[in-house]
Amino acid sequence: MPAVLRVALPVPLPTLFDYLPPATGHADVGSRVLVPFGKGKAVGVVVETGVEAAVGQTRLKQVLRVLDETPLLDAELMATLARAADYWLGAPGEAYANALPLALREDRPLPEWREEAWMLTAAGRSALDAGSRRGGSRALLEALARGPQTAELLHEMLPHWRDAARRLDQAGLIERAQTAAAVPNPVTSAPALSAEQQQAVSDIGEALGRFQPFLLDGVTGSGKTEVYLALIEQVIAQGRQALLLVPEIGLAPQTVRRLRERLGVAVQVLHSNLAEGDRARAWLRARSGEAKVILGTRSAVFTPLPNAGVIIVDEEHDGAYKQQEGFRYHARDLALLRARALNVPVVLGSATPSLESLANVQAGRYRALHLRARPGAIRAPQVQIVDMRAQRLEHGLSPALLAAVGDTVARGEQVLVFRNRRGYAPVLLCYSCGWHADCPRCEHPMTLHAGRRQLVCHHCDYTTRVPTECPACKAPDLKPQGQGTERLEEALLARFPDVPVLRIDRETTRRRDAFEQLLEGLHEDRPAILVGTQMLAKGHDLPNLTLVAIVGVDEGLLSVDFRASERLSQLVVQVAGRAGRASKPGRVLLQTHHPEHPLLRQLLAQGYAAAAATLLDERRSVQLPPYGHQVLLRADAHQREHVDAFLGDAAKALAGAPLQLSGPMPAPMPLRAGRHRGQLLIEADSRGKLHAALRPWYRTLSTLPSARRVRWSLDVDPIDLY
DNA sequence: GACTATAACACT
DNA sequence: GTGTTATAGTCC
Repeated sequence: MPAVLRVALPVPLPTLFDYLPPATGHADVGSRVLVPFGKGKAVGVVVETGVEAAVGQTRLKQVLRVLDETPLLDAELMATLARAADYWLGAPGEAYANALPLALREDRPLPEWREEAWMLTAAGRSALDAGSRRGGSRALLEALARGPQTAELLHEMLPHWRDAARRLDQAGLIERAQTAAAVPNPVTSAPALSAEQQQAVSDIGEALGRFQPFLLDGVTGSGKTEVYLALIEQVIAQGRQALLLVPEIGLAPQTVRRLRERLGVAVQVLHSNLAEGDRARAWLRARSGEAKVILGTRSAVFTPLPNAGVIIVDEEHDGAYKQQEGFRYHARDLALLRARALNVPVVLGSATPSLESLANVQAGRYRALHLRARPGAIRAPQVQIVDMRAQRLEHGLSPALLAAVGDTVARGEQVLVFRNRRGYAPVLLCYSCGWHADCPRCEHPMTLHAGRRQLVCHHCDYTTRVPTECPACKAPDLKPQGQGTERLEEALLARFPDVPVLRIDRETTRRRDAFEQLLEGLHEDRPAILVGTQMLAKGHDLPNLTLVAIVGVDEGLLSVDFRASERLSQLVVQVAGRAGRASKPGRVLLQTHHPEHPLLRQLLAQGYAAAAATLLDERRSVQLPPYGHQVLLRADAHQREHVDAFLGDAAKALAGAPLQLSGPMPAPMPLRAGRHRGQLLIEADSRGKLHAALRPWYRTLSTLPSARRVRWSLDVDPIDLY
């Protein structure tokens, strides 16, 4: 039997592929190779070398070319990716594909990742001393006399430096510099840390150099970021790298600015909105060790860290860390795997920690650090419930709420009205016959967007014109039911015509940087009303914001999803945290039809920690996550019979395993975008049991004939059951 | 997932 | 005849 290379290729199959070694060159584990695959070619990553072929010799093909003489992925990343594919029951090839920026998955030489910088040669220095050059050339020689400069800085100093650079380069007077010494110096100094912050920094600091997870539980405004900064400073001082993950890139620009100003080192930003070339360069800078601080979203958890010092996951409770398609990993959990392999501490920060992390603290797996004080604020905002029952509502807004808004803007302060629904109204109803507009592809009510004069399905983006009369009974009695952000904006504008009303949701922030621009339009010292969705729940310091009105979160109290109450609690606390950050006290109104609801009562009276503890007790008593473990098999197809057949086969293939099966059953949304959807939920009291049975099952599923007729996916630790 | 071979159906 | 679409199979 010939020794072969085992290669991971970017296909959604549970297998790796064996190849004969290349005619020339040598491929190591972690190197990329170009291989013949089917009718074409593909770039893969070598996972094993010198192994016995798993398929017959006649099927073996030879590696065409080795793309990396030295491995692109180091041993730690290779090992972590293998573990991740195993844990999330993903195709190994897809795990490796996720780890590499697209530009590095192509048959092309690595892009030049070193920052472009220029320096004087010895000849250049003598030329400068001799004063032999004039004009632009002389100016460039003088600029470089102070040491190497980056292209970026030269551009700022000498707008037309490129012409001079070409001449001087040809004359051998200047050359490309290997390292760019020019790094912005720190401009801001660290503020004095509170006792709590110091304690957190020193506790984590003591753990540098070994694996130790921390949960940094800090209320809004308590200064978690200062703790991160102090920690990163320590790590950089040791010559090591820090990886900071944030849930979404909207939060990144302000954080980058703060990091650069404080640390005086280059910060590499890594997220999926980046141009592919930039992404690849940032990744390569991290791999070289040159990048000391890497800030990024979910996929940045795959950044190579040859000198890792610490990994920080900010807002660790945020669902954006879970990838919801393809390789369904959770970046927070993957950060833990990596920290373990790299022997570094990992810090999970949140004002509203996930129940998973709180359970890990209870079990002694994580160490908890608390920040309870709000240095910048006088006191935590008061939260008050507004009972909506038996009230005359004005577009869904109660008199008490409108009065509070009026008082606040009259004082020259700002208001945030939070509503978790885009559009004008979630339903368009006929008052004559009861008909309402439904999406034909999802059988769900369509949302009225008044400004666009359209009905939009928020599940599949199907769009139609707004009918003028009822399609069923021809009566001209169509009325919008319920309120979205657009309608609230209209109502508030009508009620407070002299105050600027800003709507912030996906519709108004579609354009790049629109969010930032909208907020910049806010005058800090002027009254204003902000109306918006989730997007307003996090980040962004609004010092003159003193009233937060939460409208319509009742859906979260009644939902069948067992995580709805956790998410509701996190949302309420995060939104409430926007109020009164600076010298002015904040006030929060929560408008509800269920003022007696125990979750709301406890959340408001005792805070998030107490509410979370109660929710955890409930989860424990019914063995739901984090105490029980779940895997969800989803399938969808145009024909429902195909879904049923596949899920039936899948359930049969699992018969006899010591697991609890629910289903096959229709998904909570049984039809979406014209496709029928079903699912099979598998639960067990231990992860080991679950994985032991599901690992072989995953491979079986891909061989089922019925699997060909559906789209299917396995979701380990699903965060929603849709 | 990308690609291809094959079958089944509808048309000028 | 020759298009179209659904389905099955392969990928080392």
